[in-house]
Amino acid sequence: MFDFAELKTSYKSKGCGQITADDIGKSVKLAGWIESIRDHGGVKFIDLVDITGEIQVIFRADDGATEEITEWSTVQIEGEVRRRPEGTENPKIKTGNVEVIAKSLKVLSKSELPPFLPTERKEVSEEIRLKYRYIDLRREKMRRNIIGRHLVSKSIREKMWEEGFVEIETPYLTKSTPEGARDFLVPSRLQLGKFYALPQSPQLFKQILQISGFERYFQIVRCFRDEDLRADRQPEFTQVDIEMSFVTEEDIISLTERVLKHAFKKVLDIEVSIPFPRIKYSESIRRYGTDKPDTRIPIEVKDISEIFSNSKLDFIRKNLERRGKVLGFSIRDIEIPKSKLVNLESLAKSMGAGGLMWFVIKQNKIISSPVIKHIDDKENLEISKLCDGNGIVFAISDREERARDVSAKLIKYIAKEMNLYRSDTKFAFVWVVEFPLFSWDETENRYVSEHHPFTSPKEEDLEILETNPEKVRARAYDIVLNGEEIGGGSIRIHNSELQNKIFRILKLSDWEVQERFGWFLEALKYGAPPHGGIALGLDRLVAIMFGEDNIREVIPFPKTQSGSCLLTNAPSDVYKKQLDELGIKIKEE
RNA sequence: GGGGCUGUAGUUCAGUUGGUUAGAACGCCGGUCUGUCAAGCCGGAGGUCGCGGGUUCAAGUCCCGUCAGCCCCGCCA
Repeated sequence: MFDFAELKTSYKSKGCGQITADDIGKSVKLAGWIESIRDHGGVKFIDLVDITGEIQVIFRADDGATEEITEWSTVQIEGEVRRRPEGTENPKIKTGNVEVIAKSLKVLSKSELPPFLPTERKEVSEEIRLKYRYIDLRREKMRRNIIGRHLVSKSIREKMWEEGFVEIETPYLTKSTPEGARDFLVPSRLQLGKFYALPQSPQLFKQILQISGFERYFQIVRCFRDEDLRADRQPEFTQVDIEMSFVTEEDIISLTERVLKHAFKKVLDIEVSIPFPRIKYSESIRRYGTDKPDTRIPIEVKDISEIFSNSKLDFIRKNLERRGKVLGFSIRDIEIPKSKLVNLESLAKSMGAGGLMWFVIKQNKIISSPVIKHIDDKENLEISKLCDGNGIVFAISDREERARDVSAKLIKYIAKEMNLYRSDTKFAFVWVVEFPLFSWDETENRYVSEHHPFTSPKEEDLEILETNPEKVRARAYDIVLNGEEIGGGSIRIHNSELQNKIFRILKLSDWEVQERFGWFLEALKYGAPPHGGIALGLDRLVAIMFGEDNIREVIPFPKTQSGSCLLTNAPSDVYKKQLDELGIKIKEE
């Protein structure tokens, strides 16, 4: 996968995995880790590994290499390369046709017995892997993921450079922006009581760089959000951050497609076809129940309220009276054991739905369902039609939004569990476009930005901006891969009047706007080019490319769900002196 | 903040209805062995059953609390 340059140093003449038949008869100096020792009394076989691979080293009893060796010690070995005797080749390894006859061995650092072995055949618990991450990172899969990640970054950089983008760094110690996620705060020692914030993204800096005239900016950059963790969310994560001037959506979208195509070709040697399909936000919600559809799954959500319009089921009738919906989805020609269906029902409940109805259908008839007694012949027929008379239909009666949300999650879960993916695409990209600009926030009783407050509304919706804000569509786009959002961006507002108008709709006071964004609004007054950009989530992208469903697997030193680093034990207490210097006192509970 | 799952040897796990001295595999240690590569063969050591409390004649097992890890909701693009 990765061709290392010849790893020659003062300690070694080349890497262990770099020895080939060309070296037969030559003396080599090697240094690495002892992965395994097979002691046959008169002869010892040692697998010596370094980052380039492994090589078998032979020690004979009379060789005088008497120093005691243990597995995973680092050693330096000098010896001669020879072809393996016939019949003893090992086709499983790259260097399996050759071996090194050791002339000398020097232990560089003796290893104690590691808590687990990098060659362990069974998966070790993640807790232990994270505590001894240096051992874990010696495992082949982790090496592949980390080097794979390097290759993704490298291929993206190459393409961005080629496309005329300038790589520019932006500050990590910056200003808190309470809109959106919670900030990580950094206390200022020089100005007691004041705080920097770590950036949630370099959003305003990259826009400022457009006003500065750089026209094409990118950066592979760490971002920070102090929110709860998930399998696909870490408090610090990496974005491929891109911004361009004098562009429309089309420019950003096609650039992103070219970059992703290049990365998949270079790293996985996979041709992804561009342009990617696009779906409007409203259509995605309607058909898939989510704004990040997994188009590998051939299952769609349907509004089947009509079928139940005269239902004998009380909870459905009441729900429909409250203008709720019955949404369903069907899977044709499938059998799921009843116990599994019951599990799915409790899963649906844990996702917030009141319940889940399922109908097992054979030969155009429902043969099993928890509500079968309350289904009349007409309903039976209509429901059976949904899966062409054979399969399973699921239905949720609830508030429309919740029914969609839970349906979408169940579809995703079932598809994964039962491997219901289309076979023609391993990587299914889709653009989701025409997001709403605002959504109504019940708890704050005001509109909030769906993307962020610098997103430009669609020009044709400007006239309803103040009269009908929830109908306004944004010039925003998300890129979704296999049902995961791997990036999103927008065309930005490039004039201060419109920007101010948006802030007013968001019910930010003039004072607040001035205090937080005054500097930015000022910048917009001095010749801002039309501009826009995108940010790609590198961790998620790499995870999907390498088939990992957890981004911790592609991050060398990730945090646990409670935000701890099990390797270093961060976060931790600090000395009182440090707090005093910052003017901070910890509240006693 | 909430729901679910998990925690037993270095590691991965088993442990019956609460009942004798808590088991297995791999790893480790000692021995043996000149062609192995998941080496083989013989022998051996290794346990705060996450932690605290309770119920009981008796707790790995039941109850309460707590800590840690994972998945999810809320939160978060």
